[in-house]
Amino acid sequence: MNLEQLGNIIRERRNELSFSQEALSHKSDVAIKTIHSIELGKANPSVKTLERILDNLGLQIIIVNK
Amino acid sequence: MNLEQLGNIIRERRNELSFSQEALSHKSDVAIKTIHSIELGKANPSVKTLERILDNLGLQIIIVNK
DNA sequence: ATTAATTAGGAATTATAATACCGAATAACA
DNA sequence: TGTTATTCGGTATTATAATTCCTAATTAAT
Repeated sequence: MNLEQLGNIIRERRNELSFSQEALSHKSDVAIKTIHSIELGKANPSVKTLERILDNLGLQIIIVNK
Repeated sequence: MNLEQLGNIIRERRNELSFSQEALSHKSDVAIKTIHSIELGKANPSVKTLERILDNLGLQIIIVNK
């Protein structure tokens, strides 16, 4: 799970739900610039920020064995 | 998956593997202060920092549906 | 009970995530 | 072709993660 994959997952789900980055920004209370940087794999978000975004996409983080 | 739960998962696995916080700190190249704050649920790590720690515990993050 | 190892936590500093503001590029549509 | 919505990306600022240094508290072992 690298940052690029993470960004792709977020973008794909966002598109499935037909949210704009701005809509997701409002819902999750995260700046649109932050969201688009994460989607491009250029940001390294904190767990809190990531979870605020994932929550609004019906996704969550879990920790599993490798 | 809140920060407290995350800390508990890390601490439990670290103890299973009989690593000290300092040993995990060296392996993952993350300051011991950061590790112990995370274990206590008092830190909000970045994805990169979290993954460096999880890697050395044989754990990984995955994103799933809620 | 003493010593050693480990963990906790405060304060100060450094590195970087997150935001805000701006305009440009791209995509979608009339 | 224009018009609008959406996404991209630079720069500067603010918020906060991460580190370092230090000491105290706790735990483990002898």
